[in-house]
Formats: sequence, C-alpha cells, structure tokens
Amino acid sequence: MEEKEISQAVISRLPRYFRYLGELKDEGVERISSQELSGLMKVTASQIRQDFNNFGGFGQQGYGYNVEYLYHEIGKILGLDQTHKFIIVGAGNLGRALGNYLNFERRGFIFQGIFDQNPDLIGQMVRGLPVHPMEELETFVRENEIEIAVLTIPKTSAVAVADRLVQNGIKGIWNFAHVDLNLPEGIQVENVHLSDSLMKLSYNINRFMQEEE
Amino acid sequence: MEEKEISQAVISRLPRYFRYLGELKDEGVERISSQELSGLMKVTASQIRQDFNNFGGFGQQGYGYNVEYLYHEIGKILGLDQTHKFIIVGAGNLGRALGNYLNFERRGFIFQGIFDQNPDLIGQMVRGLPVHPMEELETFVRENEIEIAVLTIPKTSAVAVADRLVQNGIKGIWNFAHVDLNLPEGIQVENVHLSDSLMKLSYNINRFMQEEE
DNA sequence: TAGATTGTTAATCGATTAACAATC
DNA sequence: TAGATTGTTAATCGATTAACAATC
Repeated sequence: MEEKEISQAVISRLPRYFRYLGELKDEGVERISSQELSGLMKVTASQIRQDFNNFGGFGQQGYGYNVEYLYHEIGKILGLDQTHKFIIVGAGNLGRALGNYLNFERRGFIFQGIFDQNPDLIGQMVRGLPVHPMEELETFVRENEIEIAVLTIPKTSAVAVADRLVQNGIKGIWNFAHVDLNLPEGIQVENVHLSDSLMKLSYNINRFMQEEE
Repeated sequence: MEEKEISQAVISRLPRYFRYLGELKDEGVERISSQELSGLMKVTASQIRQDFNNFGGFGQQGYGYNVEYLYHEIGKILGLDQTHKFIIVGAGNLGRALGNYLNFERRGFIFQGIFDQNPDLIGQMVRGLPVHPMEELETFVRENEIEIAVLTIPKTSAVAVADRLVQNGIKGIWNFAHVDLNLPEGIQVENVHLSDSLMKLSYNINRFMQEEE
C-alpha cells in the first residue's frame, strides 16, 4: 500500500495536541471543535483539521471531535499504547536526572538500565537500578531487547557508543551529546541539543533589546 | 532603519554552524567554502550562503569564508560575546543537573542562583550556591539583574512563577515545564519539552518498523 | 588574467491557510 | 430539516534550492 509520508512538522505538533487533549479529558470535556481547540492552542483551525486528517477522519461533521477518542488515537499514533524499553548511557548529572524522571514511565517508556565508564559510579543506584560498566552494554542491549538508548555522554565518545548500540539492535537514540550522529537508515535519532536551545534564547533576547533601542 | 525579520528557521540553524565552525577552528582550518561546509554538515551550499547573508556578507568571492572570523561573527549574532546571568527555579534532579553543567559557563551563561519551595532542599549546595527559598525570588532577580530564568518546576506552578519573574524584569525563560507560557510581548520563551521529544522518537521508531513489515 | 566562489535574484518546493462542498 | 463543522481541494505564503552575474 502506498502511504504518503507525513512531514516531521506535523509529527512535532502531535505531542502538543496530545497534551491539550489530555487536559481537556481530565477536565471532563467531551467534545471539541477545531475552532475551539484553535482558540486554546493558538494555531489555526485549518491546521488542526489538516494535521488530524493525515491520519484519517477522527471527527464528525456538525459535531467536532470526541476528546477521549481523539486523545487515544493520537496516543496510538505516537506509539504510546505500547511500552518502550530504554537504557541511559552516561550516569552523570543529566543521565541520573532523566533516570529519575517518573513521567516517562507513565507514557510507557520503561527505564531498564544505566551505564557509565567511570569505575567510581559503577554499582551506584539510580532509581533502583545499579550503574553498569560499559563492558556490559552490548550483552545487556541484546538480551533485554532494548529499543531506545538515551545518550548523556560527552561528544567525544558518543559516536563510538552509538555505533555499538546500533550493532546490537537499538532502534532509536535520544541524543543529548552535542554531536551529530550519522547512523544507518532506519535507526531513528532525536537530538536534544540543550546548548543550542540556550543560544537561540540568547539570540532572541538580544534581538528584542536591540529593537527596543 | 527598516530591518527584515529573520526567520526562526534560520536562527535554529545558527548554533549548529557555530559548532561546526568551532571544531574547524580547533582543527586549525583557516578557510572554508560553502560547498565544503555543505559536505560536512549535509545541508545545501545554497542554504548556507543564504543563511549567512541574512546578517551581511561574511565571505569573499573566490576565497570562501574565513573560519575564525565567521565563527566569531556567528557567536556575536547569538549574543555569545556578552554574559548572561541566569537562575534556576526548581532544584529537583533536572534543575540540579543543569546547574552543574559547566559548558554553559563557557558560552557566557553565568549561574547565579537556584530556588526551590521544598524546605528540605533550602541551603543545600548546587555548584557552590545554596538553594534559596521561593520567597527570595523577586528580590534576588531584581537586585542581581538576572536576565534568564530556567524553569525546572512542575507545570502546576510554572505559569505563576513565570509571571513573578516577568514582574521583576526577567528577559527570557528557558522553560522545561510541560506547559505553554503565554507571556507579554518582548519576553522570550524557549521551550524544552523533553517528553514531546521522546514521543516524536517513539513515533519515528514505530513508523519505520511498520514500513519494514 | 583565469578560476573560484560569493551574494543575490529567480524558480521550485512544501507547508500553511482559506474556502467550501459534503455530511452528520 | 437547518445549523454546525468536518474533510478536502485550491490559494497563498514562506522557505529552500538553483542559477548566475558580480567580484575577489
């Protein structure tokens, strides 16, 4: 079957829809029109309808969208009806913080292990799991069928570690290392470059202050 | 003077240029053409030239771009030639991890203080600074002329805290809380919605596995 | 000077918005 | 049925790419 590729611009908006719908659901709202949602989310009603229709007709003419139904459908599109096992590579401040973050679990992302090359950290506990030495990485990923690896290691080692992960069947990498990973077709990479984000903020602050002068 | 607004798409690419140019500089590369950079960064040479020309002519026909010069110019555009004082609101795992992250300092972002409403955390040290109670927030921001606040608090309190910050002269908010902040014109917000990013990764993994079938 | 490569204009592509017929 | 609102096509807008004249 020929499926049209859905643009990443659309995908990037889905989690935000999911969040708003979840909140509406929790408030007990049963149905919502694209126009009402438009007002809430500050995007055009037209875009909302276009976005949803990439995945099929979730609405009903004259009625709008059923909040609970739409919420679950978007969740399914995002893969949140399944569980995803992940490990963290790099038990520094950020790695440990992410390991301790409980909300991921709520969405089906299961924290399975954490690794570091620093001998002082081996055996320390993070969210009930001991820090493993890097030597165990390959076996662990294979035997536990880990789907996602979170990379919170310095950029100097990130590329090599990513390759080892790919060799052992990882499906996606959530990359916090400040380097571009060039991985084979089919391995998904989602970059979180924190310093890039901070620089963008810095630019926008500066720009506005110059405009003011 | 009439200045054309530069699109956020362009701004988002600047930190990546900055990173590549910094690496080239460290390798001792003196000059580079848009075509060479294109090969390295996997974007079109045309886009590179268009992007740079938003800010004026940094290159020279027949020669290319001087790496060191271009690196510094982009740094200036991003405001990295100035210092930016920031505080962190929320001394949980993520807040403390960001406080301990040294690389921000290298780019001129100066960690000035950290706040939390949990009495057990008050006085604990993060990167040599004590956790302040939330009551001190307003005075601290005003007296120390804090430019940026990093929000690593739950979404339930984020909106109210953001308002207090804005009241006291904050210029930009780096928002890790999973909520949209609607702040007055001129206050810059940069969102880092980690769970959104993770959901996007989940979608892309799923999509690829379905294509394979 | 000839060759290389920018800066910039023009063409293309893709994403967003508007419009409206279909239909609940 | 009449009114509301979707799903979808068409129009617009903006961003990316191509082309090439300017010039180092």
